[in-house]
Amino acid sequence: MVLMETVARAVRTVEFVAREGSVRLDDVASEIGVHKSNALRLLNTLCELDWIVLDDRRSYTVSPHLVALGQAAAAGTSFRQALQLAETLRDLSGETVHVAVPHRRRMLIVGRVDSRDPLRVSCQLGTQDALHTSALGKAYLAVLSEPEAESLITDLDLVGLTPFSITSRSTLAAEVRRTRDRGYSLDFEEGRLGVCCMGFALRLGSNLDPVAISITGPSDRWTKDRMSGLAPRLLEHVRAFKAVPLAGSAPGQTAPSGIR
Amino acid sequence: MVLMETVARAVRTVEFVAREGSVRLDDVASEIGVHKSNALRLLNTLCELDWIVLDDRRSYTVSPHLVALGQAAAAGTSFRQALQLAETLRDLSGETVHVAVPHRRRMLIVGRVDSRDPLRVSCQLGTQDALHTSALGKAYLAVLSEPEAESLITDLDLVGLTPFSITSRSTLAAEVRRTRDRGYSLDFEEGRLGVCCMGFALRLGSNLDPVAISITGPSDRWTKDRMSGLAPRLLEHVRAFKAVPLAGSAPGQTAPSGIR
DNA sequence: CAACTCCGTTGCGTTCTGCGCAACGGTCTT
DNA sequence: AAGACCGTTGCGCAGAACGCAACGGAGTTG
Repeated sequence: MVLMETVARAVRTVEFVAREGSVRLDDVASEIGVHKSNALRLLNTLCELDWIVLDDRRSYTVSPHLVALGQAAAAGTSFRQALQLAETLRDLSGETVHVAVPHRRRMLIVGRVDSRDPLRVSCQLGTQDALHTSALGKAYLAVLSEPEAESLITDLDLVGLTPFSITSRSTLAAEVRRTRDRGYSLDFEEGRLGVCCMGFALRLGSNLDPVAISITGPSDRWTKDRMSGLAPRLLEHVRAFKAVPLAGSAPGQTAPSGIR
Repeated sequence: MVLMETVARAVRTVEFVAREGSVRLDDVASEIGVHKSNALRLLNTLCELDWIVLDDRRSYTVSPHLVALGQAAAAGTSFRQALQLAETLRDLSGETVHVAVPHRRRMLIVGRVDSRDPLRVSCQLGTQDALHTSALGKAYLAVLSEPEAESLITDLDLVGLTPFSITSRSTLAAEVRRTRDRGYSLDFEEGRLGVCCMGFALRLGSNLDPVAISITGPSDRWTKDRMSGLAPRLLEHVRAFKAVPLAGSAPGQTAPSGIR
Protein backbone atom coordinates (compact mmCIF):
# COMPACT_ATOMS: atom_id res chain seq x y z
CA MET A 1 0.00 0.00 0.00
CA VAL A 2 1.56 3.22 -1.18
CA LEU A 3 0.93 6.48 0.65
CA MET A 4 0.86 9.99 -0.72
CA GLU A 5 3.44 12.22 0.85
CA THR A 6 1.90 15.53 -0.11
CA VAL A 7 -1.38 14.62 1.52
CA ALA A 8 0.40 13.55 4.66
CA ARG A 9 2.25 16.84 4.78
CA ALA A 10 -0.98 18.79 4.35
CA VAL A 11 -2.66 16.87 7.12
CA ARG A 12 0.30 17.31 9.42
CA THR A 13 0.23 21.01 8.66
CA VAL A 14 -3.41 21.37 9.60
CA GLU A 15 -2.96 19.37 12.77
CA PHE A 16 0.09 21.38 13.68
CA VAL A 17 -1.70 24.68 13.21
CA ALA A 18 -4.66 23.39 15.20
CA ARG A 19 -2.40 22.23 18.01
CA GLU A 20 -0.36 25.41 18.21
CA GLY A 21 -3.23 27.80 17.66
CA SER A 22 -1.20 30.33 15.74
CA VAL A 23 1.96 29.70 13.76
CA ARG A 24 4.27 31.38 11.32
CA LEU A 25 5.66 30.20 8.02
CA ASP A 26 9.02 29.08 9.32
CA ASP A 27 7.41 27.17 12.17
CA VAL A 28 5.48 25.10 9.69
CA ALA A 29 8.49 24.57 7.46
CA SER A 30 10.62 23.23 10.29
CA GLU A 31 7.78 21.20 11.81
CA ILE A 32 6.93 19.47 8.52
CA GLY A 33 10.52 19.26 7.43
CA VAL A 34 10.30 21.03 4.09
CA HIS A 35 11.72 24.17 2.57
CA LYS A 36 9.85 27.31 3.49
CA SER A 37 8.88 27.93 -0.12
CA ASN A 38 7.10 24.64 -0.09
CA ALA A 39 5.49 25.32 3.27
CA LEU A 40 4.17 28.55 1.81
CA ARG A 41 2.59 26.71 -1.12
CA LEU A 42 1.03 24.27 1.32
CA LEU A 43 -0.39 27.04 3.48
CA ASN A 44 -1.55 29.00 0.45
CA THR A 45 -3.58 26.11 -0.88
CA LEU A 46 -5.05 25.37 2.53
CA CYS A 47 -6.02 29.02 2.84
CA GLU A 48 -7.58 28.95 -0.60
CA LEU A 49 -9.60 25.94 0.49
CA ASP A 50 -10.75 27.73 3.65
CA TRP A 51 -9.14 25.33 6.05
CA ILE A 52 -6.64 27.81 7.38
CA VAL A 53 -6.75 31.57 7.63
CA LEU A 54 -4.02 34.17 7.58
CA ASP A 55 -4.53 36.47 10.52
CA ASP A 56 -2.31 39.47 10.16
CA ARG A 57 0.03 38.56 7.30
CA ARG A 58 2.29 36.79 9.71
CA SER A 59 0.41 34.12 11.59
CA TYR A 60 -1.79 31.28 10.43
CA THR A 61 -4.78 29.85 12.29
CA VAL A 62 -7.22 27.03 11.64
CA SER A 63 -10.34 28.25 9.92
CA PRO A 64 -13.68 28.30 11.75
CA HIS A 65 -15.03 26.37 8.80
CA LEU A 66 -13.52 23.26 10.30
CA VAL A 67 -16.15 23.22 13.02
CA ALA A 68 -18.60 22.08 10.37
CA LEU A 69 -16.29 19.18 9.67
CA GLY A 70 -15.98 18.30 13.33
CA GLN A 71 -19.72 18.43 13.65
CA ALA A 72 -20.11 16.07 10.72
CA ALA A 73 -17.62 13.74 12.34
CA ALA A 74 -19.54 13.82 15.60
CA ALA A 75 -22.94 13.35 13.98
CA GLY A 76 -22.33 11.19 10.96
CA THR A 77 -20.17 8.32 12.01
CA SER A 78 -21.37 5.02 13.23
CA PHE A 79 -20.80 5.99 16.81
CA ARG A 80 -23.98 8.00 16.69
CA GLN A 81 -25.35 4.64 17.73
CA ALA A 82 -23.17 4.82 20.77
CA LEU A 83 -24.81 8.11 21.69
CA GLN A 84 -28.13 6.36 21.68
CA LEU A 85 -26.81 3.83 24.15
CA ALA A 86 -25.26 6.68 26.10
CA GLU A 87 -28.67 8.27 26.50
CA THR A 88 -30.09 5.05 27.87
CA LEU A 89 -27.24 4.80 30.35
CA ARG A 90 -27.70 8.41 31.38
CA ASP A 91 -31.36 7.78 32.08
CA LEU A 92 -30.57 4.66 34.07
CA SER A 93 -27.80 6.22 36.12
CA GLY A 94 -28.79 9.87 36.17
CA GLU A 95 -25.15 10.79 35.61
CA THR A 96 -23.29 12.28 32.66
CA VAL A 97 -22.20 9.77 30.03
CA HIS A 98 -19.17 10.28 27.79
CA VAL A 99 -18.31 8.52 24.54
CA ALA A 100 -14.66 8.23 23.52
CA VAL A 101 -12.42 6.62 20.94
CA PRO A 102 -8.73 5.72 21.21
CA HIS A 103 -6.47 8.33 19.68
CA ARG A 104 -2.70 8.31 19.99
CA ARG A 105 -2.59 6.34 23.21
CA ARG A 106 -5.21 8.50 24.82
CA MET A 107 -9.00 8.44 24.91
CA LEU A 108 -10.54 11.22 22.86
CA ILE A 109 -13.99 12.29 24.02
CA VAL A 110 -16.23 12.64 20.99
CA GLY A 111 -19.72 12.55 22.45
CA ARG A 112 -21.59 13.35 25.60
CA VAL A 113 -25.01 13.08 27.18
CA ASP A 114 -25.27 15.30 30.21
CA SER A 115 -26.73 14.44 33.55
CA ARG A 116 -29.97 16.24 34.23
CA ASP A 117 -28.75 17.07 37.70
CA PRO A 118 -27.47 20.64 37.96
CA LEU A 119 -24.57 19.34 40.02
CA ARG A 120 -22.80 17.22 37.47
CA VAL A 121 -19.48 16.43 35.86
CA SER A 122 -19.14 17.22 32.19
CA CYS A 123 -16.10 17.14 29.90
CA GLN A 124 -15.70 19.21 26.77
CA LEU A 125 -15.71 17.34 23.47
CA GLY A 126 -12.17 17.00 22.24
CA THR A 127 -10.79 16.34 25.71
CA GLN A 128 -8.15 13.62 25.78
CA ASP A 129 -7.77 11.40 28.84
CA ALA A 130 -4.83 9.17 29.63
CA LEU A 131 -5.41 5.43 29.33
CA HIS A 132 -4.38 4.57 32.88
CA THR A 133 -6.25 7.28 34.78
CA SER A 134 -9.71 6.97 33.29
CA ALA A 135 -12.48 4.42 33.23
CA LEU A 136 -12.61 5.02 29.48
CA GLY A 137 -9.00 4.01 29.03
CA LYS A 138 -9.20 0.97 31.26
CA ALA A 139 -12.35 -0.24 29.54
CA TYR A 140 -10.60 0.16 26.21
CA LEU A 141 -7.55 -1.75 27.38
CA ALA A 142 -9.78 -4.52 28.65
CA VAL A 143 -11.54 -5.00 25.35
CA LEU A 144 -8.27 -5.43 23.46
CA SER A 145 -6.60 -8.79 23.06
CA GLU A 146 -4.20 -9.54 25.90
CA PRO A 147 -1.00 -9.12 23.87
CA GLU A 148 -2.24 -5.83 22.45
CA ALA A 149 -3.13 -4.51 25.89
CA GLU A 150 0.12 -5.81 27.30
CA SER A 151 2.28 -4.04 24.73
CA LEU A 152 0.28 -0.84 25.09
CA ILE A 153 0.70 -0.87 28.84
CA THR A 154 4.46 -1.31 28.63
CA ASP A 155 4.66 1.71 26.35
CA LEU A 156 2.60 4.05 28.53
CA ASP A 157 3.97 6.82 30.62
CA LEU A 158 2.20 6.25 33.93
CA VAL A 159 2.15 9.73 35.41
CA GLY A 160 -0.10 10.12 38.42
CA LEU A 161 -2.80 12.77 38.45
CA THR A 162 -4.15 12.21 41.95
CA PRO A 163 -3.00 10.21 44.99
CA PHE A 164 -5.26 7.42 43.74
CA SER A 165 -3.81 7.15 40.24
CA ILE A 166 -2.30 3.85 39.16
CA THR A 167 1.38 4.36 38.46
CA SER A 168 2.70 0.82 38.27
CA ARG A 169 2.44 -1.39 35.21
CA SER A 170 1.70 -4.54 37.14
CA THR A 171 -1.12 -2.86 39.07
CA LEU A 172 -2.56 -1.55 35.84
CA ALA A 173 -2.34 -4.94 34.16
CA ALA A 174 -4.08 -6.56 37.11
CA GLU A 175 -6.76 -3.88 37.08
CA VAL A 176 -7.32 -4.44 33.36
CA ARG A 177 -7.65 -8.18 33.95
CA ARG A 178 -10.21 -7.56 36.67
CA THR A 179 -12.05 -5.18 34.37
CA ARG A 180 -12.17 -7.82 31.67
CA ASP A 181 -13.66 -10.36 34.05
CA ARG A 182 -16.13 -7.93 35.52
CA GLY A 183 -17.26 -6.47 32.18
CA TYR A 184 -16.76 -2.86 33.20
CA SER A 185 -14.04 -0.59 34.51
CA LEU A 186 -13.99 1.66 37.54
CA ASP A 187 -12.24 4.88 38.46
CA PHE A 188 -12.36 6.28 41.97
CA GLU A 189 -10.80 9.70 41.77
CA GLU A 190 -7.86 8.37 39.78
CA GLY A 191 -8.06 11.04 37.12
CA ARG A 192 -9.49 13.89 39.10
CA LEU A 193 -10.31 14.34 42.76
CA GLY A 194 -14.01 14.23 43.48
CA VAL A 195 -14.84 12.48 40.22
CA CYS A 196 -15.74 8.81 39.89
CA CYS A 197 -16.42 6.83 36.74
CA MET A 198 -17.55 3.50 35.44
CA GLY A 199 -16.63 2.46 31.92
CA PHE A 200 -17.65 0.06 29.18
CA ALA A 201 -16.18 -0.69 25.80
CA LEU A 202 -17.83 -2.09 22.73
CA ARG A 203 -17.01 -2.84 19.15
CA LEU A 204 -19.47 -1.32 16.71
CA GLY A 205 -17.80 -2.51 13.52
CA SER A 206 -15.61 -5.47 12.76
CA ASN A 207 -12.52 -3.52 11.79
CA LEU A 208 -13.37 -0.35 13.62
CA ASP A 209 -11.63 0.84 16.75
CA PRO A 210 -13.52 -0.04 19.91
CA VAL A 211 -15.63 2.71 21.43
CA ALA A 212 -15.58 3.42 25.15
CA ILE A 213 -18.43 4.79 27.23
CA SER A 214 -18.16 6.11 30.73
CA ILE A 215 -20.58 7.23 33.38
CA THR A 216 -19.20 10.06 35.41
CA GLY A 217 -20.39 11.63 38.59
CA PRO A 218 -19.35 13.47 41.73
CA SER A 219 -17.83 11.11 44.28
CA ASP A 220 -20.34 12.24 46.90
CA ARG A 221 -23.22 10.45 45.27
CA TRP A 222 -21.65 8.22 42.62
CA THR A 223 -20.34 5.81 45.19
CA LYS A 224 -18.94 2.33 44.94
CA ASP A 225 -22.14 0.91 46.43
CA ARG A 226 -24.40 2.71 44.03
CA MET A 227 -22.25 1.65 41.13
CA SER A 228 -22.20 -2.02 41.99
CA GLY A 229 -25.95 -1.86 42.46
CA LEU A 230 -26.50 -0.40 39.01
CA ALA A 231 -23.74 -2.26 37.18
CA PRO A 232 -25.67 -5.43 36.29
CA ARG A 233 -28.50 -3.54 34.62
CA LEU A 234 -26.17 -1.20 32.79
CA LEU A 235 -24.01 -4.08 31.63
CA GLU A 236 -27.11 -5.83 30.39
CA HIS A 237 -28.01 -2.85 28.23
CA VAL A 238 -24.49 -2.55 26.88
CA ARG A 239 -24.39 -6.24 25.99
CA ALA A 240 -27.84 -6.12 24.38
CA PHE A 241 -26.72 -3.12 22.35
CA LYS A 242 -23.65 -4.88 21.07
CA ALA A 243 -25.91 -7.39 19.34
CA VAL A 244 -27.53 -4.73 17.20
CA PRO A 245 -25.99 -4.63 13.71
CA LEU A 246 -24.69 -1.50 12.08
CA ALA A 247 -28.05 -0.55 10.64
CA GLY A 248 -27.38 3.20 10.87
CA SER A 249 -29.28 5.08 8.17
CA ALA A 250 -26.27 5.95 6.06
CA PRO A 251 -27.19 8.58 3.47
CA GLY A 252 -27.00 7.42 -0.10
CA GLN A 253 -27.09 3.81 0.97
CA THR A 254 -29.89 1.34 0.83
CA ALA A 255 -30.70 0.14 4.29
CA PRO A 256 -30.35 -3.57 5.07
CA SER A 257 -33.54 -5.50 4.54
CA GLY A 258 -34.15 -6.52 8.15
CA ILE A 259 -32.77 -6.61 11.64
CA ARG A 260 -31.11 -9.95 10.86
CA MET B 1 0.42 32.03 -6.35
CA VAL B 2 0.59 28.38 -7.29
CA LEU B 3 -1.71 25.87 -5.65
CA MET B 4 -1.10 22.21 -4.93
CA GLU B 5 -3.53 19.95 -6.68
CA THR B 6 -3.01 16.90 -4.55
CA VAL B 7 -3.78 18.80 -1.39
CA ALA B 8 -6.93 20.21 -2.93
CA ARG B 9 -8.05 16.72 -3.91
CA ALA B 10 -7.42 15.42 -0.40
CA VAL B 11 -9.40 18.25 1.14
CA ARG B 12 -12.26 17.78 -1.28
CA THR B 13 -12.25 14.09 -0.46
CA VAL B 14 -12.55 14.70 3.26
CA GLU B 15 -15.29 17.26 2.77
CA PHE B 16 -17.13 14.94 0.44
CA VAL B 17 -17.00 12.06 2.89
CA ALA B 18 -18.12 14.36 5.70
CA ARG B 19 -21.02 15.66 3.62
CA GLU B 20 -22.23 12.28 2.46
CA GLY B 21 -21.63 10.47 5.71
CA SER B 22 -20.68 7.20 4.10
CA VAL B 23 -19.22 6.68 0.64
CA ARG B 24 -17.64 4.02 -1.49
CA LEU B 25 -14.46 4.10 -3.54
CA ASP B 26 -16.12 4.77 -6.87
CA ASP B 27 -18.19 7.58 -5.38
CA VAL B 28 -15.02 9.36 -4.35
CA ALA B 29 -13.35 8.72 -7.69
CA SER B 30 -16.21 10.23 -9.67
CA GLU B 31 -16.72 13.11 -7.22
CA ILE B 32 -13.08 14.14 -7.24
CA GLY B 33 -12.64 13.36 -10.90
CA VAL B 34 -9.74 10.94 -10.70
CA HIS B 35 -9.16 7.32 -11.51
CA LYS B 36 -10.31 4.90 -8.84
CA SER B 37 -6.79 3.67 -8.27
CA ASN B 38 -5.85 7.19 -7.33
CA ALA B 39 -8.91 7.64 -5.17
CA LEU B 40 -7.85 4.51 -3.34
CA ARG B 41 -4.40 5.88 -2.67
CA LEU B 42 -5.97 9.09 -1.42
CA LEU B 43 -8.33 7.26 0.91
CA ASN B 44 -5.61 4.93 2.08
CA THR B 45 -3.37 7.76 3.16
CA LEU B 46 -6.24 9.57 4.85
CA CYS B 47 -7.08 6.37 6.70
CA GLU B 48 -3.48 5.95 7.73
CA LEU B 49 -3.56 9.48 9.10
CA ASP B 50 -6.76 8.74 11.04
CA TRP B 51 -8.88 11.27 9.25
CA ILE B 52 -11.10 8.72 7.60
CA VAL B 53 -12.10 5.23 8.64
CA LEU B 54 -13.05 2.19 6.63
CA ASP B 55 -16.25 0.79 8.06
CA ASP B 56 -16.90 -2.60 6.60
CA ARG B 57 -14.38 -2.87 3.77
CA ARG B 58 -16.77 -1.08 1.47
CA SER B 59 -17.72 2.28 2.90
CA TYR B 60 -15.63 5.16 4.17
CA THR B 61 -16.59 7.55 6.95
CA VAL B 62 -14.96 10.58 8.54
CA SER B 63 -12.98 9.64 11.59
CA PRO B 64 -14.16 10.68 15.06
CA HIS B 65 -10.70 12.10 15.52
CA LEU B 66 -11.77 15.11 13.52
CA VAL B 67 -13.92 16.32 16.38
CA ALA B 68 -10.70 17.27 18.14
CA LEU B 69 -9.85 19.39 15.14
CA GLY B 70 -13.25 21.03 15.09
CA GLN B 71 -12.91 21.75 18.76
CA ALA B 72 -9.55 23.38 18.20
CA ALA B 73 -11.07 25.47 15.44
CA ALA B 74 -13.89 26.56 17.74
CA ALA B 75 -11.64 27.31 20.68
CA GLY B 76 -8.44 28.58 19.21
CA THR B 77 -9.26 31.11 16.56
CA SER B 78 -9.61 34.78 17.06
CA PHE B 79 -13.37 34.58 17.18
CA ARG B 80 -13.11 33.28 20.70
CA GLN B 81 -13.24 36.99 21.33
CA ALA B 82 -16.61 37.05 19.63
CA LEU B 83 -17.86 34.46 22.09
CA GLN B 84 -16.96 36.82 24.89
CA LEU B 85 -19.10 39.52 23.32
CA ALA B 86 -21.79 36.92 22.72
CA GLU B 87 -21.92 36.20 26.42
CA THR B 88 -22.41 39.86 27.19
CA LEU B 89 -25.22 40.08 24.67
CA ARG B 90 -26.83 36.96 26.09
CA ASP B 91 -26.81 38.47 29.54
CA LEU B 92 -28.25 41.73 28.29
CA SER B 93 -30.99 40.13 26.22
CA GLY B 94 -31.59 36.88 28.04
CA GLU B 95 -31.81 35.11 24.68
CA THR B 96 -29.55 32.65 22.90
CA VAL B 97 -26.70 34.24 20.94
CA HIS B 98 -25.12 32.62 17.88
CA VAL B 99 -21.78 33.39 16.27
CA ALA B 100 -21.34 32.70 12.57
CA VAL B 101 -18.89 33.18 9.72
CA PRO B 102 -19.58 33.35 5.98
CA HIS B 103 -18.99 30.06 4.24
CA ARG B 104 -19.91 29.38 0.64
CA ARG B 105 -22.65 31.95 0.43
CA ARG B 106 -24.19 30.81 3.67
CA MET B 107 -23.65 31.66 7.31
CA LEU B 108 -21.95 28.87 9.22
CA ILE B 109 -22.72 28.81 12.92
CA VAL B 110 -19.49 28.25 14.82
CA GLY B 111 -20.31 29.36 18.32
CA ARG B 112 -23.21 29.71 20.69
CA VAL B 113 -24.12 31.02 24.11
CA ASP B 114 -27.45 29.62 25.22
CA SER B 115 -30.28 31.50 26.84
CA ARG B 116 -30.76 30.60 30.46
CA ASP B 117 -34.50 30.33 29.87
CA PRO B 118 -35.64 26.72 29.50
CA LEU B 119 -37.84 27.84 26.62
CA ARG B 120 -35.25 28.94 24.11
CA VAL B 121 -34.08 28.65 20.55
CA SER B 122 -30.73 27.00 20.00
CA CYS B 123 -29.02 25.94 16.78
CA GLN B 124 -26.45 23.18 16.52
CA LEU B 125 -22.90 24.22 15.71
CA GLY B 126 -22.21 23.54 12.07
CA THR B 127 -25.67 24.68 11.00
CA GLN B 128 -25.63 26.75 7.82
CA ASP B 129 -28.21 29.46 7.28
CA ALA B 130 -29.04 31.17 4.01
CA LEU B 131 -27.94 34.78 3.65
CA HIS B 132 -31.37 36.18 2.87
CA THR B 133 -33.43 34.42 5.54
CA SER B 134 -31.36 35.08 8.63
CA ALA B 135 -30.35 38.06 10.69
CA LEU B 136 -26.82 36.67 10.53
CA GLY B 137 -26.79 36.78 6.76
CA LYS B 138 -28.30 40.22 6.49
CA ALA B 139 -25.89 41.63 9.03
CA TYR B 140 -23.04 40.15 7.05
CA LEU B 141 -24.29 41.62 3.79
CA ALA B 142 -24.62 44.99 5.44
CA VAL B 143 -21.05 45.08 6.64
CA LEU B 144 -19.68 44.38 3.17
CA SER B 145 -18.92 47.14 0.74
CA GLU B 146 -21.92 48.00 -1.42
CA PRO B 147 -20.58 46.52 -4.66
CA GLU B 148 -19.64 43.29 -2.86
CA ALA B 149 -23.06 42.99 -1.28
CA GLU B 150 -24.73 43.87 -4.56
CA SER B 151 -22.93 41.18 -6.53
CA LEU B 152 -23.56 38.62 -3.82
CA ILE B 153 -27.26 39.40 -3.78
CA THR B 154 -27.59 38.99 -7.53
CA ASP B 155 -25.99 35.57 -7.28
CA LEU B 156 -28.20 34.27 -4.48
CA ASP B 157 -31.00 31.80 -4.93
CA LEU B 158 -33.80 33.46 -2.97
CA VAL B 159 -35.90 30.49 -1.94
CA GLY B 160 -38.52 31.25 0.68
CA LEU B 161 -38.60 29.28 3.90
CA THR B 162 -41.67 30.87 5.49
CA PRO B 163 -44.41 33.23 4.27
CA PHE B 164 -42.30 36.08 5.66
CA SER B 165 -39.09 35.26 3.79
CA ILE B 166 -37.66 37.84 1.43
CA THR B 167 -37.66 36.44 -2.08
CA SER B 168 -37.02 39.50 -4.21
CA ARG B 169 -33.61 40.96 -4.85
CA SER B 170 -34.75 44.55 -4.65
CA THR B 171 -36.46 43.97 -1.30
CA LEU B 172 -33.35 42.28 0.02
CA ALA B 173 -31.12 45.09 -1.22
CA ALA B 174 -33.37 47.67 0.44
CA GLU B 175 -33.40 45.66 3.65
CA VAL B 176 -29.63 45.47 3.62
CA ARG B 177 -29.42 49.22 3.13
CA ARG B 178 -31.74 49.77 6.05
CA THR B 179 -29.66 47.37 8.12
CA ARG B 180 -26.54 49.30 7.31
CA ASP B 181 -28.09 52.57 8.43
CA ARG B 182 -29.57 51.08 11.54
CA GLY B 183 -26.46 49.19 12.60
CA TYR B 184 -28.20 45.85 13.10
CA SER B 185 -30.36 43.43 11.15
CA LEU B 186 -33.74 41.96 11.98
CA ASP B 187 -35.54 38.75 11.16
CA PHE B 188 -39.18 38.23 12.03
CA GLU B 189 -39.92 34.59 11.31
CA GLU B 190 -38.22 34.82 7.93
CA GLY B 191 -36.13 31.72 8.42
CA ARG B 192 -38.35 29.74 10.70
CA LEU B 193 -41.85 30.31 12.02
CA GLY B 194 -41.92 31.33 15.65
CA VAL B 195 -38.29 32.42 15.66
CA CYS B 196 -37.12 36.04 15.61
CA CYS B 197 -33.58 37.36 15.46
CA MET B 198 -31.48 40.46 15.62
CA GLY B 199 -28.04 40.49 14.07
CA PHE B 200 -24.75 42.36 14.18
CA ALA B 201 -21.58 42.02 12.18
CA LEU B 202 -18.05 42.98 13.08
CA ARG B 203 -14.56 42.71 11.69
CA LEU B 204 -12.08 41.22 14.13
CA GLY B 205 -9.06 41.30 11.87
CA SER B 206 -8.08 43.47 8.96
CA ASN B 207 -8.01 40.73 6.36
CA LEU B 208 -10.29 38.30 8.15
CA ASP B 209 -13.83 37.55 7.10
CA PRO B 210 -16.41 39.51 9.08
CA VAL B 211 -18.07 37.67 11.95
CA ALA B 212 -21.83 37.82 12.50
CA ILE B 213 -23.62 37.58 15.82
CA SER B 214 -27.33 37.06 16.26
CA ILE B 215 -29.70 37.09 19.19
CA THR B 216 -32.45 34.56 18.74
CA GLY B 217 -35.65 34.01 20.63
CA PRO B 218 -39.21 32.74 20.42
CA SER B 219 -41.48 35.27 18.68
CA ASP B 220 -43.81 35.29 21.69
CA ARG B 221 -41.44 37.21 23.85
CA TRP B 222 -38.68 38.40 21.49
CA THR B 223 -40.91 41.02 19.95
CA LYS B 224 -40.23 44.00 17.76
CA ASP B 225 -40.87 46.33 20.68
CA ARG B 226 -38.54 44.56 23.02
CA MET B 227 -35.86 44.46 20.35
CA SER B 228 -35.99 48.14 19.54
CA GLY B 229 -35.88 48.86 23.26
CA LEU B 230 -32.73 46.80 23.72
CA ALA B 231 -31.06 47.61 20.41
CA PRO B 232 -29.24 50.82 21.43
CA ARG B 233 -27.55 49.25 24.43
CA LEU B 234 -26.60 46.12 22.50
CA LEU B 235 -25.27 48.16 19.62
CA GLU B 236 -23.22 50.17 22.04
CA HIS B 237 -21.57 47.04 23.38
CA VAL B 238 -20.90 45.74 19.88
CA ARG B 239 -19.33 49.02 18.79
CA ALA B 240 -17.25 49.24 21.96
CA PHE B 241 -16.04 45.73 21.35
CA LYS B 242 -14.96 46.50 17.82
CA ALA B 243 -12.46 48.97 19.19
CA VAL B 244 -10.58 46.26 21.08
CA PRO B 245 -7.49 45.13 19.16
CA LEU B 246 -6.70 41.51 18.39
CA ALA B 247 -4.82 41.00 21.62
CA GLY B 248 -5.87 37.32 21.88
CA SER B 249 -3.29 35.35 23.82
CA ALA B 250 -1.90 33.39 20.90
CA PRO B 251 0.23 30.49 22.17
CA GLY B 252 3.89 30.75 21.29
CA GLN B 253 3.59 34.46 20.78
CA THR B 254 4.69 37.26 22.98
CA ALA B 255 1.69 39.32 24.02
CA PRO B 256 1.52 42.96 23.06
CA SER B 257 2.89 45.23 25.74
CA GLY B 258 -0.33 46.99 26.67
CA ILE B 259 -3.95 47.50 25.80
CA ARG B 260 -2.95 50.31 23.50
C1' DC C 1 17.99 58.86 7.30
C1' DA C 2 20.34 55.05 5.66
C1' DA C 3 21.94 50.50 6.37
C1' DC C 4 20.65 46.19 8.09
C1' DT C 5 17.90 42.30 9.28
C1' DC C 6 14.02 39.53 9.16
C1' DC C 7 10.66 37.02 6.48
C1' DG C 8 7.60 36.29 3.16
C1' DT C 9 7.55 35.81 -2.04
C1' DT C 10 8.86 34.40 -6.86
C1' DG C 11 11.16 31.93 -10.95
C1' DC C 12 13.52 28.14 -12.41
C1' DG C 13 15.34 23.56 -13.24
C1' DT C 14 15.40 18.91 -11.56
C1' DT C 15 13.56 14.91 -9.82
C1' DC C 16 10.38 12.37 -7.71
C1' DT C 17 5.68 11.20 -7.06
C1' DG C 18 1.16 11.29 -8.18
C1' DC C 19 -1.48 9.57 -11.91
C1' DG C 20 -4.03 6.70 -15.45
C1' DC C 21 -4.12 2.31 -17.53
C1' DA C 22 -5.03 -2.42 -17.54
C1' DA C 23 -4.77 -6.78 -15.62
C1' DC C 24 -5.60 -9.34 -11.35
C1' DG C 25 -8.29 -11.45 -7.63
C1' DG C 26 -11.36 -11.59 -3.75
C1' DT C 27 -16.28 -11.64 -2.41
C1' DC C 28 -20.95 -11.73 -3.13
C1' DT C 29 -24.71 -12.91 -6.39
C1' DT C 30 -27.76 -15.99 -9.46
C1' DA D 1 -20.25 -23.23 -10.45
C1' DA D 2 -20.17 -19.30 -13.49
C1' DG D 3 -20.48 -14.52 -13.58
C1' DA D 4 -20.47 -9.75 -12.01
C1' DC D 5 -18.88 -6.37 -9.03
C1' DC D 6 -15.43 -3.82 -6.95
C1' DG D 7 -11.32 -3.24 -4.50
C1' DT D 8 -6.20 -4.01 -5.34
C1' DT D 9 -1.54 -4.03 -7.65
C1' DG D 10 2.44 -3.13 -11.06
C1' DC D 11 4.10 -0.28 -14.43
C1' DG D 12 5.58 3.62 -17.10
C1' DC D 13 5.19 8.41 -18.07
C1' DA D 14 4.35 13.18 -17.53
C1' DG D 15 3.40 16.65 -14.62
C1' DA D 16 3.72 18.51 -10.17
C1' DA D 17 6.05 19.10 -5.96
C1' DC D 18 10.32 20.37 -4.29
C1' DG D 19 14.76 22.85 -3.09
C1' DC D 20 17.61 26.57 -4.30
C1' DA D 21 18.76 31.20 -4.58
C1' DA D 22 17.71 35.74 -5.55
C1' DC D 23 14.30 39.39 -4.69
C1' DG D 24 11.80 42.85 -1.98
C1' DG D 25 8.90 44.87 1.50
C1' DA D 26 8.36 46.02 6.52
C1' DG D 27 10.20 46.91 10.60
C1' DT D 28 14.52 47.97 13.42
C1' DT D 29 18.88 49.98 14.76
C1' DG D 30 22.76 52.97 14.84
